[in-house]
Amino acid sequence: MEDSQLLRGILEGCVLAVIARGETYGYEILAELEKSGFENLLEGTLYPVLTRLEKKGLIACRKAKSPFGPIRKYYSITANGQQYFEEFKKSYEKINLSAQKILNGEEE
Amino acid sequence: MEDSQLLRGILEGCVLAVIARGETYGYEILAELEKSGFENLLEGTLYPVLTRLEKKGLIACRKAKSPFGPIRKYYSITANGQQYFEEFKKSYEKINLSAQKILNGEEE
DNA sequence: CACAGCTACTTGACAACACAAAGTAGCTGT
DNA sequence: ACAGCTACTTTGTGTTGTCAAGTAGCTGTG
Repeated sequence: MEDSQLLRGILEGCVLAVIARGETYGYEILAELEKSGFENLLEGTLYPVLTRLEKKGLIACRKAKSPFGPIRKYYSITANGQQYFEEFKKSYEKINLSAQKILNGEEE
Repeated sequence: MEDSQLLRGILEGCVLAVIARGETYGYEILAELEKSGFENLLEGTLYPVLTRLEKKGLIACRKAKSPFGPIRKYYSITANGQQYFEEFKKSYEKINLSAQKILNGEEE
């Protein structure tokens, strides 16, 4: 990405959001994110995020064959993940509000 | 901050935004940011940002005495800084749009 | 059957940057 | 002189995105 630093912290929540919509796997998540505007997202960026989310118990993994290539790892969100996701959204909205306020130069 | 990673990349732009409103110094920027909702922001976080911005030529520095304590370093935005700030706002808006879209589960 | 091209996940070195904690130093008031 | 405020500095640490390269299964073409 061009704005690698802006992505920080947002990415994890966004990946969780995609998985929350239904069981999916890495390559598909990548395509989903790109479709939503996250351009030039690399595989080397996404996969570690998935590993991290799984380690934290926010998503669960299941392996299954692909009709087109090697084995896929399907991820689904856990109850903990769902809860974490809701909290993440709140945090993001809050910080976004602050940022918006400052960037648009609102004085009180 | 509780959401240190979310702050990444945003902080630099926000600091620049505060300085863009008029010449100011570190301690005051800190207070300004807290007033806008960036809670628990530490000095050890802000000052390196200022050094970085100065090194990039986005802000200029001038030292002046304080009536209350040690010397202050007053910062003002440069032409380059102004331009960078406008670009930053665009980047932020773009990524924010993508994030918002995904977090709120909009399908196409 | 060799080989290109796609799908799909992995790994390791690297750099940016927020945090925590502690330090230095000037000024005011008791 | 000493506490408490203002104001900037420094150093070590951990998280996380980037880049680059690698492994491997499947399909279609010659």
